[in-house]
Amino acid sequence: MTESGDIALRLAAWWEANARDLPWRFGRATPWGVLVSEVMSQQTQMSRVVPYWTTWMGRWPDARSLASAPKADVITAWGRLGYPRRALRLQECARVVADDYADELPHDYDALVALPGIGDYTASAVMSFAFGERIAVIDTNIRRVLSRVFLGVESRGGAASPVERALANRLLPDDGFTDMADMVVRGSGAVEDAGDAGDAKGMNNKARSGRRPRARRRERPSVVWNQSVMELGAVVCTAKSPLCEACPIADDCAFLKAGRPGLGERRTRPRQRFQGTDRQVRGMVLEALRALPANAVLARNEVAGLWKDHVQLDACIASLDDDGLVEMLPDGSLRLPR
DNA sequence: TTCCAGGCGG
DNA sequence: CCGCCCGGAA
Repeated sequence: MTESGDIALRLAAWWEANARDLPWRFGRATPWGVLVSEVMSQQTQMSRVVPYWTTWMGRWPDARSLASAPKADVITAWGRLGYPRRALRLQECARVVADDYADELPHDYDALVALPGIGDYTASAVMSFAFGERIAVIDTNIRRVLSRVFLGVESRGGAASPVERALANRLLPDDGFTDMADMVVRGSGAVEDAGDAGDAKGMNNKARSGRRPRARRRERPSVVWNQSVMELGAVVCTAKSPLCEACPIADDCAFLKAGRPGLGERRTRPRQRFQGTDRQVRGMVLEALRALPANAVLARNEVAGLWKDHVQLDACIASLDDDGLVEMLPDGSLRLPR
């Protein structure tokens, strides 16, 4: 047992009772579905992702189907999730998986992190959450929680420091000998029954009609650790106003013991402004294109009416074209790419 | 305003 | 390492 053993047990119990009932959790999604959920969740709240993910997976359940979809459909289906380049990268990722890996997501960190749109976090998350492998997952939530609980300070902005990575790796629980996670048969009814764990209810799932299924995959300790620390950071140990009264490990938290020094300081990576930026203009252009009927084009004069500053507007259209998100026709009209 | 299950190009 | 990429919600 590692130094985090006692904390891990309490977090696991908290996780069982409080985990949000997201549709890609608890063995209900394929590895590809888990990857899609992670890409959609990059810099986007999970609550907003859920309806998009459900529709998306119903339409393109595997990499091969997404790979063969028209780009315009992919961009439109991405809707208002934001950062639409993620949609194109996800489709490129799907092409590689379909073509180079026979439509089966590689069970290998190095192969995953080499895929388009997949960085260290997403590759680690897929290895842990989809494949059940023991690997440290490092995202903004886990960095904040581990830094607070074990170091007593706020996590810094920017990339994860070597100290934070070492901490995450050191704390990651051992998995022991169990092979229970391999007993799951995804997509069928032949799943290991986790018994008493099956009736835990989600916190914010009032809107969801489906209950968590009784049949559950029994996760390895490292996977539960990753999931529970991340969930704690998302729901309890939040950046601005952590709910320490509701925290299952408040008694062990160095940050709380120290009087929560620097809480509310801008420790995370400073965010860009939005009003008036190219991101806003690009968003408006794409929104106008998504609203068109299929295969329709946006006439030049309608494009010009989208934004006063035509210098900025033209630059944004050019950058959207560079990104492959729009196509410019010779007459100056715009459309989504095929 | 700030934050959010980041990734990528310069 | 730094700046950019979207949009909604607290």
